[in-house]
Amino acid sequence: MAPTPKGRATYHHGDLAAALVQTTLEIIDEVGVRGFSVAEAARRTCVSPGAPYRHFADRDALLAAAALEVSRRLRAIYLDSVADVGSAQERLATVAGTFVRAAARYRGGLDILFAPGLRATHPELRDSSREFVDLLLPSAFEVVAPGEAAVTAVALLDALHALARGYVAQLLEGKFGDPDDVVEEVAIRATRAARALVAGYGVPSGPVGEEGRDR
Amino acid sequence: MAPTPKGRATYHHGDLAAALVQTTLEIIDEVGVRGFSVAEAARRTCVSPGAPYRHFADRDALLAAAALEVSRRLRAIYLDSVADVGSAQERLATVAGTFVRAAARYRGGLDILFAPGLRATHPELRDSSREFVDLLLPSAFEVVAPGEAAVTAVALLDALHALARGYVAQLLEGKFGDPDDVVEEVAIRATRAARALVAGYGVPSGPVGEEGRDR
DNA sequence: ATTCAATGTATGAGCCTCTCACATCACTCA
DNA sequence: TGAGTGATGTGAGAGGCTCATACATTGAAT
Repeated sequence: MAPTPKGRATYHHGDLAAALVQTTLEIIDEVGVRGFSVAEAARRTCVSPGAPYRHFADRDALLAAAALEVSRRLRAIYLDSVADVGSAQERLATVAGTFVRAAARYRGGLDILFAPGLRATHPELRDSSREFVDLLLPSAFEVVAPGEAAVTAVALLDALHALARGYVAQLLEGKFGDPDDVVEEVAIRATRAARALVAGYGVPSGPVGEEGRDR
Repeated sequence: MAPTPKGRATYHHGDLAAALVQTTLEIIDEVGVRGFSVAEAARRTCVSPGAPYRHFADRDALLAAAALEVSRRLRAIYLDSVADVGSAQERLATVAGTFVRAAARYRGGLDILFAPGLRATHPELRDSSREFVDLLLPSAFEVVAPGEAAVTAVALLDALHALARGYVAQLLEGKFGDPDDVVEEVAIRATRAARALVAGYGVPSGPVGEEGRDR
C-alpha cells in the first residue's frame, strides 16, 4: 500500500482535469471517439484508472469537456478568418469555408463536438454553438431583407450552420476522398454554396450588389 | 451440456440475422447508439451472446447492417414524397423537408446511418447514399444553368445533402426544442433553405419561373 | 443412413466503466 | 507553528461487454 506515483514527481498531479482533456483530444485524433477510453487517458497521464472520476462524472463528461475545448479553439480560428472580410455577405460565406478547413485540422475534435449523443445530453455544448450565432447575427441582419423579421436572420444562420456541418460530415467520412487531399476543394464548394444560400435569403431588390453565385 | 434453446421452439432460429437487425433498430430507438450492445440484442432475440457473431463480424458490422436497413426505408419514403411534385426545383427542395420529417420518425436510425465512425469504415453505407444521388441527378441537371458542367449538378446535390443532414443533426440534438414538437417547422425551414440553394445554383436568366425564396 | 456445413451454446480471456475504502497532501486558521 | 480538513490520487473489485474457441445440434445433400 505505498501509492508511490510513478512517472510523476508529486503525488498530486497539479492540474489533472486539464491534462486529461488534452490527452483525450490526442487520443481521439489517433483512434477516434470509438477507440477512446477513460482508462487509456488515465494511463497516458500516469494516473490510476479511477483518478479521472474525481474530475468528471463519467466518460461522457470528459468527452464533453474536450469538445468544449475544441469549440473554444474553433472560435479563435473563426475570429481570425473573418477579421478582414468587408461585406456581410462574404463574411457569412467565408465562415462556411473556414469551418470546413478547421474540420480538417481538428478531425476527431469535431467528431466529439458533433457527436449526437453528447450534444443531446450536454447542453453546454449547444450553448457554445450559440455563441457563434451571436457573433454572426449582425452580419445576418445586414444581409436579410429590411422588411423581414428577426427570425429570418436567425433562420439564415441555422441554414448556414446546417450547411457547414453537413459538408464537414461528408468530408470527414471520406465521401470526397482522403480528407487531407480534398479539404481546400470542399472548403471552396462550401463557401460557394453558402453564398448561394445567403443570396437566396436576401431580397433581390435590395442594394446587395454581389451576384451571389459562381466564384 | 444441454443447449436447450429457451424462449424458442427450435434450436435454430430461422432468420437470426434479420431478427437481430430488427432488434437492433428497436434498441437504438429506445436507448440510442451509445446504449446499444450486441449482448442486449442477443438477449432480446433469445439467443446466446455469441450467436450474433456467426452472422456479423463485429458490433459495427451489425450496426452497419441496421443502418443499411434504415437507408432502404428512407428511400421508400423519398420516392413516395416526390411522386407528385412537378418542377425539378420543387422536387429538390421537397427532398430536404422529407428528409427532416423522416428523421423525426426514425431518430436513432439516422444516428447510425450518419455515425461518423461507421460511415468511414463501411463503404456500403456511403454507396447507399450514392443511390439517392442517382435518383436526384436528373432533377439537378434540369435546374443547373445549361452552360454549366455536370460537376455543378453534382455539387448542388452535395450542397443539398449537406444542408439536410445539418438540419437533421440540429433537430435530433434538440437545438430547436423537443424534436416531435418542432419537426414540421424545421422541415419547412429546411425546404425553404433548399429552395434558396437551388435558386442560387440555377441561372437567373433561365426559364425558371419560380421566385425561389419565401414560401 | 451418413456426412457436412451452417448455426447455436458454453465458457472464458481481456478490457472497460465506475464505486468504495483508504492514503496523501495543500491550505486554513487558531 | 502545527493540527485539522477537504480535495485529489491509489488499489481493489464488481459487473458488463466484445469477441475467440471448442463443442452441440440440425437440415440437406449424397
